[in-house]
Amino acid sequence: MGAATSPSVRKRSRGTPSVPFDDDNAARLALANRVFFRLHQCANLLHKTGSSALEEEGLTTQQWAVLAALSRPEAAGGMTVNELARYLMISRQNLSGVLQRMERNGHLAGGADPRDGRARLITMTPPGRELWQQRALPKIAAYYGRAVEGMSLEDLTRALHYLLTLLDNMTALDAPEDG
Amino acid sequence: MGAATSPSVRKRSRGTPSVPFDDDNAARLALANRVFFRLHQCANLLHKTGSSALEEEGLTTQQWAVLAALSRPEAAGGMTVNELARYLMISRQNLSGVLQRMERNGHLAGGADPRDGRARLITMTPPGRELWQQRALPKIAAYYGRAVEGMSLEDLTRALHYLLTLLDNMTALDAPEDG
DNA sequence: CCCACAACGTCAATATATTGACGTAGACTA
DNA sequence: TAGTCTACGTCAATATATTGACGTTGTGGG
Repeated sequence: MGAATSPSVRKRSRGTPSVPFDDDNAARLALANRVFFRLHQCANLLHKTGSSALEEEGLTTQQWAVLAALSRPEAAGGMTVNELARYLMISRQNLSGVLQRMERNGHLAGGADPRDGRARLITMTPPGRELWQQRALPKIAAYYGRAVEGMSLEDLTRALHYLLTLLDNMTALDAPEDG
Repeated sequence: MGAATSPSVRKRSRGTPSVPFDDDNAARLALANRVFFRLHQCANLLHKTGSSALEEEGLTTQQWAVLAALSRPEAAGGMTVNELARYLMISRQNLSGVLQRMERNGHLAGGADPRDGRARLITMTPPGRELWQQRALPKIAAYYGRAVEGMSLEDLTRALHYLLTLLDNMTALDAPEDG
């Protein structure tokens, strides 16, 4: 990532006037390079400023994502580690550590799943729910408000669409051996 | 992050017909929530698939960002740790570890800066430059090509613009105590 | 009923990321 | 020249992130 200069990729689409394709391809690669460079910086800065915004609550952006997931009506009965990991698109192994820290802090509790002895049902504790609703959510709203300043609803919609496109493409890249 | 439901933010812009502002604000927050959720997933997947694409070379996306930075003509004489950290927008402490691993692998070398005894000048070793130009760059081009499939030049330009806007906003959030 | 097989969660190793602390080195004041 | 102040790089502690390995549990074919 970062400032990769485009390598000398020589491809010729048959019948095309020869020059436009290469120019277009080079421009696409240069732009892709800049997009991914900034994407990476954005994610780092999001984590940094987001965690800083909830510093008093001791919540990182990952932990707030977990609380957000568990606060949904669909998750009223709790979620298993695997369900949470799939929902958040992180590995079970990573989530396992995050959950341990949040249980240690008293925000979460994990009980046995009555329907599956292998699974653990993760739920918010009353203090965790209180923290989320009373203290975290207002700060998150303020944070989001400042973070998307200057962007219209249409801008946000388009940005979301682009991110979903990139996610789709990279998901395909992630599992090439079964296609 | 993730699926935060909008908290009951009640603000009234004076003189306005009362409803439009709240609706608009709620929609913005909901969209911002989804954008940041996907942004985070994108960054994770970028790191995962990018590092996987350069697995044979033993390069992670962060290491390829370092090589990309050092391969620029402007960095012909090498870069100090601090210059690299500012360019990549990561902390010196983090970069220090990355550079140690890359020196251990023989991709980089760090010498004393003749103009400043405190600084270390980081440069690519000949094997590092060889690896970057001959093996990494073609794979990166292929990776970028697949990652931005279905996006036009205009799409990419707009996506880049949105990321820069978010970066600006979050940079402002990062240093609120001196404004 | 038992045995292979897959799924669930965790442990271990490694690579990023952050902030805080600290020793070394240059710069500026007295 | 000495003293302060800042900048540079690294060490330490902690939180994410990944893959690989492994014990436990549920599910299937015999």
